[in-house]
Amino acid sequence: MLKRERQAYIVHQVNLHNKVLSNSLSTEIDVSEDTIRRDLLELSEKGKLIKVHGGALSHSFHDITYPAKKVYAKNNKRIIAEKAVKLIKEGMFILTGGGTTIIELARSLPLDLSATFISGSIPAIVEYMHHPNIDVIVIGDKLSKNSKITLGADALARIKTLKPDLCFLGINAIDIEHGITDNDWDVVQLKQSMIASSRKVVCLTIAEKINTIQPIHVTDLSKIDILITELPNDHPILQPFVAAGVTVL
Amino acid sequence: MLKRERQAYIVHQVNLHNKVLSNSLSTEIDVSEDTIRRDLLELSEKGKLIKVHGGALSHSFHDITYPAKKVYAKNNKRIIAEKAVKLIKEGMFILTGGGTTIIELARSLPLDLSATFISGSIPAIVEYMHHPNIDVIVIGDKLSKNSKITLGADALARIKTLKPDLCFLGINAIDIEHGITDNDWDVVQLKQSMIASSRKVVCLTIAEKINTIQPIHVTDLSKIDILITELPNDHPILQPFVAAGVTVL
DNA sequence: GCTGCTTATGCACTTTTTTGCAATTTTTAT
DNA sequence: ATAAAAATTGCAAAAAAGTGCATAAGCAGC
Repeated sequence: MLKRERQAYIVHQVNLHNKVLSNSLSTEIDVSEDTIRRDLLELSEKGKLIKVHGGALSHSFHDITYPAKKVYAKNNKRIIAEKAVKLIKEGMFILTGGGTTIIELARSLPLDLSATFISGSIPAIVEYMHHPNIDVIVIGDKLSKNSKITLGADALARIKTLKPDLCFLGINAIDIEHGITDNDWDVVQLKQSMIASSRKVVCLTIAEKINTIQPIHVTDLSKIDILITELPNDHPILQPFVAAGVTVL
Repeated sequence: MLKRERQAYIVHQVNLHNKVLSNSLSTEIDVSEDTIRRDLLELSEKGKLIKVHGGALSHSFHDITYPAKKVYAKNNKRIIAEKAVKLIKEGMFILTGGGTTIIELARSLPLDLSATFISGSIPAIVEYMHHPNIDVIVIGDKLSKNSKITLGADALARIKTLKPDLCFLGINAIDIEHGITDNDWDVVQLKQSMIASSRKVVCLTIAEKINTIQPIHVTDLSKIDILITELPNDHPILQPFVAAGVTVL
């Protein structure tokens, strides 16, 4: 059995049963436990599973165990959120994606803001729900366990029927040459659809992700109206984006 | 059972019952009490629970900032939930509404159950999301602040396209003469649509609501397959429903 | 074919983790 | 106060992980 084949089998087993044991995999595939361990190490580095003593667990299992995960770069995300909040005016229709930056934005909204928020992100919806004057429109479809947003043809179709004033997008990689890129096919579809529908597109990202590239192209910079990072807008790293016509806050 | 898996189970149990006993966990998982104690120690260091003499308590129990809001007749609802869980078989498509009884049902689902749950209730979706093997389909539409479920034409249209095996409905009033009645026009639309689409309709209610009436008619008893209350099924108050052809659990 | 290179795998060995047990101390309840 | 239950501590055995190395397999270029 080839290495790739073996690793694919392991990932399949993890997704199926949510756990695998090193020693049973070893007898099952008939390789040494060392090899299995090395496979598990590689796969966990790629984020396909969570390696634990004696085997591995699926990612979704890990989420259950530790739902109160600490948010990376939380302070920076709060700075970003506060800049983003200023763009929101009473009565606007606002489309948002998911991700920790968007959640931080949702938490930073003034309690008495009255506006309409549209999203397929369950954590974001839960936050919007707590605001008495915010109307929430839920985008329905199959819920993705990883990203906790609804993904699929239904969601795409619904977004196409909307024309929100503003779209807030948390992004994973942005680059002056390639624009916005990402690593999940379905999420990319959704983001493209959101960008196409919205009057104004606002991208939120921590500076760390600037000038990084992911494998799938989402959109080039021309479709982006505003870019928000935690840095001051005269920071050198941001100047190429200003030159490309993006408003940087 | 892997260590992490065991700890995940303990956290799940704590969140579910608000307390766990070291010795019952020990016999349940079949490891020594020492091991359980060590797990509880680790979990409490991570802030997942509060370790006390003889076991552990859930954090929400002691956390002053987030007092566990008391659900009316919670114990009865748990009894109902546990009867309802028995109806669920692997791989089923299950449509559920909202309400505290349904949430209790969601919390009582076996951790490893694999099935597909369809709902527009945000609190229910959040619960389903925590189960690694449950696929969640979100019904989108405008979110009602009161009931925390999506309501509207879109939701109705989507439900009409489904044919779930089972439908769990928390109900507000049931009466031998008028059947099921309710007090919110939009919710009634939704419930009617859910009933019409499903192969089997299961109604959940605390006994207190039996023989009460609300202003809007949802459906008569003939459409109801199963009625679940916290009472034993030979209780006198339930007999008229048995006579009317409803299976009472 | 062969050679040199990288990659993959298994083995022997050491280290770490996990777990259960016994002895002792602390806490709880009667 | 005294007995029972639970916690702590130290320790040892077993399982798993990590490490270094030798062998084997695959592959480009000659």
